[in-house]
Amino acid sequence: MSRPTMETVAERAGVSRALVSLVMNNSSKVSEAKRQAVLHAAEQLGYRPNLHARNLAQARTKTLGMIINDIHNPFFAEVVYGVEAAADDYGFDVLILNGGRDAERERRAVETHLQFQVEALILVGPKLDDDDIIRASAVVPTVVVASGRDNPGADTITTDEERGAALAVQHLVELGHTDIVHIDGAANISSRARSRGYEKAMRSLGLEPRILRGGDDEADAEAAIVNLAETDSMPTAIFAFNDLVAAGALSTLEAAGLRVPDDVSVVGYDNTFIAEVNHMSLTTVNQPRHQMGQLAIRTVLERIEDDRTEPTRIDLAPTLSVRRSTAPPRKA
Amino acid sequence: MSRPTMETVAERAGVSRALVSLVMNNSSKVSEAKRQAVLHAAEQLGYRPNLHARNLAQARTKTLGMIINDIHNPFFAEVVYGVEAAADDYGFDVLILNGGRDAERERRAVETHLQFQVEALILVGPKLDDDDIIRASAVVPTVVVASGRDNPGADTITTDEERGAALAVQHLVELGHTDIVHIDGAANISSRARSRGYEKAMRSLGLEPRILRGGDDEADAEAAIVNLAETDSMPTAIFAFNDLVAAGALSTLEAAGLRVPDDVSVVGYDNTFIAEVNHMSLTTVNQPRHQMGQLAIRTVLERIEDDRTEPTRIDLAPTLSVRRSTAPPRKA
DNA sequence: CAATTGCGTTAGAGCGCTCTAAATCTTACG
DNA sequence: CGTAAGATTTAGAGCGCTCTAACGCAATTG
Repeated sequence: MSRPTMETVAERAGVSRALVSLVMNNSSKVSEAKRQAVLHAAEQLGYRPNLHARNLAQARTKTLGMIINDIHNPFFAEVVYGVEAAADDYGFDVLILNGGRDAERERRAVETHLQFQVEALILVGPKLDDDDIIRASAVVPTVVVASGRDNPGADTITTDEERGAALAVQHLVELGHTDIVHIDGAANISSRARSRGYEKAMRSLGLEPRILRGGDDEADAEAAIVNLAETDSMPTAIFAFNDLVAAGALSTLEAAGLRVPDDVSVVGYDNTFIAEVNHMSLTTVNQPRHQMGQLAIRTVLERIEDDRTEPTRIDLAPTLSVRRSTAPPRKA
Repeated sequence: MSRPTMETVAERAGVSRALVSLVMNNSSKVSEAKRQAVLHAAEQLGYRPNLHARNLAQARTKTLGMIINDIHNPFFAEVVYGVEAAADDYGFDVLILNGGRDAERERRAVETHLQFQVEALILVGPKLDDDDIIRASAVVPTVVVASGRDNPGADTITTDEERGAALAVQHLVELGHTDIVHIDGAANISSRARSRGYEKAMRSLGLEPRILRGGDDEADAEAAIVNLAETDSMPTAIFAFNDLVAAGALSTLEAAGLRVPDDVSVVGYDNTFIAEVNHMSLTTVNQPRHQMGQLAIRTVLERIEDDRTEPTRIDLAPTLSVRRSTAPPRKA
């Protein structure tokens, strides 16, 4: 009743177990006759190699472990596709574990991956702190994708978020805006870089930055905007920490009787799914997610091959996706 | 340089390998002194059990394989959380593989999972055809989540989609609508059931059904609605195949100068992320995704324990999430 | 024709762990 | 004090596979 093993196949095909192994790894030094016999026997028995046995016998597993901050977030999904495409090219399997927006869960996921003897760890937008990452990368090559900070010991693939924020400001200024408010991401890990980018860009254009404390969801945006409305100093444009905050801005502005983009322009960040939806049509800063995923794999695998030791950091250039939430300011 | 094994730990702690094994599986029949000694040695060495070796030595792997149709789709993410929560309770690990909206990739994913000796397969919204599913479930208990059809050989967890459609119609009728158009899902697997539900509900309320060919994205909705606008027979309410089609309806209606919900009410299906966004605020049919995930695990694990053989089918009741895209029709 | 070469094949050890059965050590009791 | 019962600990086989070294055999060579 239990599954057939190599032994079973060997017997059936009238050859030795070692020969079956050679066939399964399609070695070139097997006669065509025996190869067919083995393949046929395997087929008949419904034989399937046992990966655990193989991984135990071999030094390597040809398996990569990926942990995604939150499987809900479509931003990460695109990275996953990039990772998978590249891993495929190199003949690696990718095991995915969901971090669930929780450092403790991520820590357990790292542990599980390590127990599975993955050859490298890909952390997408991790919640883990530096120590965790250092500890992990001491065991296995680790690459961190889409996390603003520097990750000691690990390779890092990010985009230049200061630059992304600058792109947003630049776009608004080119449209003619001068009164541009930024709703920041509060404690979010990327908040600092984006705010800084906004602030620098504004200053360098001779404009006065105005930063409001926001957060990373719609409710946070609402609070900030209600505040603006009440103090009667509504700007002509808002640059939000991310798309969700921008979405919150959209509905709150509308509720306040203001039209987007006629009265106020809104720019988001991340180019997530919601920005694309026609009814939202958010102008937003785009990160080359697919490419980030690909680069993550290349970087970390190259690290395995060449056993390089010093971590690399790759900063990609963000771009701006212009949609219908931005327009020139209304002539006063 | 290679990782420490049980042997290493045993040596360090001055005990036998078997004892270390007992400690690792926290067996009760180990003296406290030795347990501490082993734990301490393991800690010092940074020992981590090798799951492949364990899985090979044991009959079982305590691992489940899940394949997600498309990791982009937040609809599935919620199912994943349900699955993980339940699997956790039973002490199973869940390995996730991305189907990537492609039957061939899914087939490879099934193969990978089987080679990893997973104890059960959870297919979330699979693209696979009946034969694939039959083949898989012949090897390992399989449960299919969120796929309308019947899956021979496998357990099935779905919602009653006819009922879901009926809920939408009922809601609109209660608001006072009588002219309700349905934009269907064309070839999508769930399209039939939803259309049928719509049609039956309309008929049973003495209303004339009107079904337009749609699809599963925004562009499909646009085509359908442009058509309605041109033939000058705009209904007072639209029930769309899914949220994305509803989103397309929203923007197309708006572009045509119609307001939602004042001129036209819109209902979606699936209660995805976009329906929730304030600026969309779609009334939509909700499927208890988290619960579906949980039930999937329970069902399939129970199947392992009791080695039940006949497949089960569980049909959960959908609910309606009422938001701001529906309202009573304008008084004519 | 014996010796050499090379291809195809195989025996057998070993990967790190679990598990059964047996060995050893304690403890308790007559 | 001897011994049976119970509590701990350990030896050793085995999980399914890969890999090295060696083997058998036919073809080649001097």
